[in-house]
Amino acid sequence: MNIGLLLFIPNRYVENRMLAAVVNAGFEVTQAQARVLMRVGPEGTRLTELAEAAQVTKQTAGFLVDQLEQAGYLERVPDPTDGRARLVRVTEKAKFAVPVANEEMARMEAEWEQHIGKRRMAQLREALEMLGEITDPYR
Amino acid sequence: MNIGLLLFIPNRYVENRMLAAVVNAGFEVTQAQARVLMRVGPEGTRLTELAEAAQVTKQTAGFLVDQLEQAGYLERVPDPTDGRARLVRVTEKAKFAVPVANEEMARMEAEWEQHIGKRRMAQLREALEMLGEITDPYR
DNA sequence: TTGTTTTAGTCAGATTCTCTGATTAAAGTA
DNA sequence: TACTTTAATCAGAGAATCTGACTAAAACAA
Repeated sequence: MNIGLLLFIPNRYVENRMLAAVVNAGFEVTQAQARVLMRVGPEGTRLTELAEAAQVTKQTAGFLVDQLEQAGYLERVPDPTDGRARLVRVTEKAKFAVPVANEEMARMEAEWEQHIGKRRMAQLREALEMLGEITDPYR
Repeated sequence: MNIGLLLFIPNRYVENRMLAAVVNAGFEVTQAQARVLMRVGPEGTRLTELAEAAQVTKQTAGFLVDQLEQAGYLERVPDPTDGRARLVRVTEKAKFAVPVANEEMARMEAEWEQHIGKRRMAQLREALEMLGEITDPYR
């Protein structure tokens, strides 16, 4: 089985479960919105950065941020260091979603560790982190 | 860094490079089409199976197969074992795309092995295969 | 300083992808 | 045979994404 597919399966699984957890906690977001939302940093992030991190065009990122802003999960504030830019920030309302997502992720990791063992889990993480060095276009 | 993101990054990288390789070889397919196309087995595959493997609804799979059929990359033939079903098969035209994709994947694997080492690569594969047991909804 | 180029973001419009719900026909089952 | 499930499609809608053109601020070069 090719490694692309091997990566795809658990990745899809994680996305599904994290989204389900967040939605279940009462946050009405879609998968695409969630992908943007989870990349907003604690101090706010520029739209362009969000677009790059989520691998979509600025227009798409803007479209999703618009929706999240309307839903009250994000807000745009001027970037004090650059008159052209604006910082996208998570609102109080959405802050509660972050721990929900993190807890679900932690739960999955625990389940995985249970299944494959602590050692393999550490190896997996190490290998993936190193792969990130050559496969992450934005670092 | 959470393991979801760690899985996401190389997965996206693989998808991008495989698609680029195939497109570069003259096959005009989109990412979504490619995801379906790569899951068609050598003896043909039912639409329902394709949908499950690619994690989309039957309608979506059908829509993409329609396009691939129109482009001459896939064909539908009756399933001799089930009057309701039809087998989706890769045409001669598209058969040439398969090795292109496989070679690119092999190239990536070699690059990765180069970067993280043979041992870690084997560990990565082992861990992912085991994770598939609990994260693949269709097995 | 002025003119040029780059960067951040938006607007407009179109295309692509994906879904829900309903339907048809064949297969399996009681 | 009658009922239920399964494979696939039709119809329609919604979500996500793109390309191209544009504005304004910043960075840079002469």
